[in-house]
Amino acid sequence: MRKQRHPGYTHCPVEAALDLIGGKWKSILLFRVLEETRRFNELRRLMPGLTQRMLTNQLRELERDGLISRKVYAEVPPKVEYSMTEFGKTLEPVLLSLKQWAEVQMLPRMASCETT
Amino acid sequence: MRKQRHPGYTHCPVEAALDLIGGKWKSILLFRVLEETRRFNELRRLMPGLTQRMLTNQLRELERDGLISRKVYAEVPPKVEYSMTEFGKTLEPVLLSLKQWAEVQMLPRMASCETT
DNA sequence: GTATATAGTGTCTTATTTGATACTATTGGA
DNA sequence: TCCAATAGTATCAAATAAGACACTATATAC
Repeated sequence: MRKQRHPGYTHCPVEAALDLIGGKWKSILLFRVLEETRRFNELRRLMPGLTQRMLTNQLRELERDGLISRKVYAEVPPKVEYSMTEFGKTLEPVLLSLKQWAEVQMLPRMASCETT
Repeated sequence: MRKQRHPGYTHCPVEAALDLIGGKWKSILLFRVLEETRRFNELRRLMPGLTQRMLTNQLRELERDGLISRKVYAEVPPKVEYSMTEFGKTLEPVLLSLKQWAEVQMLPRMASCETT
């Protein structure tokens, strides 16, 4: 989530967790990267409504927090791949649990949407 | 979470879920209410750092979204109890999964904190 | 008479997040 | 020669979230 609540101060682990994976886009990004290694523009296409700048920001924060890793290929045109770190992968059960709840409880209340 | 992304527009169920339980305090509030029925000032004491006004706001939103219910007792001094609705209770596995991850992964990175 | 507890509300200000838009470098292809 | 694709930056503006602080009513307790 946004800025840390009490910088340098001890707080509840759940709050700490939300500092990492909260925010409007992070968990959705994490889903996409968890599914498979993704490239920058691939993520952009998967998430219209997310601007380039926000995508960059969020990826940087996830990287900074050790959840995903960024691999740059020295090619032209540029190629950058994002994948889950070992630490990031530990989030899988949490993300799946959220996804499952969303599909059971929210989907029926909505129209249609490709989650895959 | 904050404002809905695409009002009146269909989006991913996970995004829809985050519209309900995202935000800086909501999931933590939900934990507390899930544990047991809580009174307003009880929640305030459990969450220093959360102002009275924010607490009111968040509770109102959770109530509006059908996750918790609010019961007012006609007493003086006032007494208001917050509890999970049936719908809210379906979130339990998600919340527990998050909590467990937080305790395993985040706690060791922090000092100490009573989560109970 | 005064203080205390409860569950708020109102107003104002600040911080943070989000978004729009334009711009960069480089190489391959038509 | 000009366009396209990639993975970004930079700058500015707007929307949202969060927080500070003061203030309310009422009954009971001291």
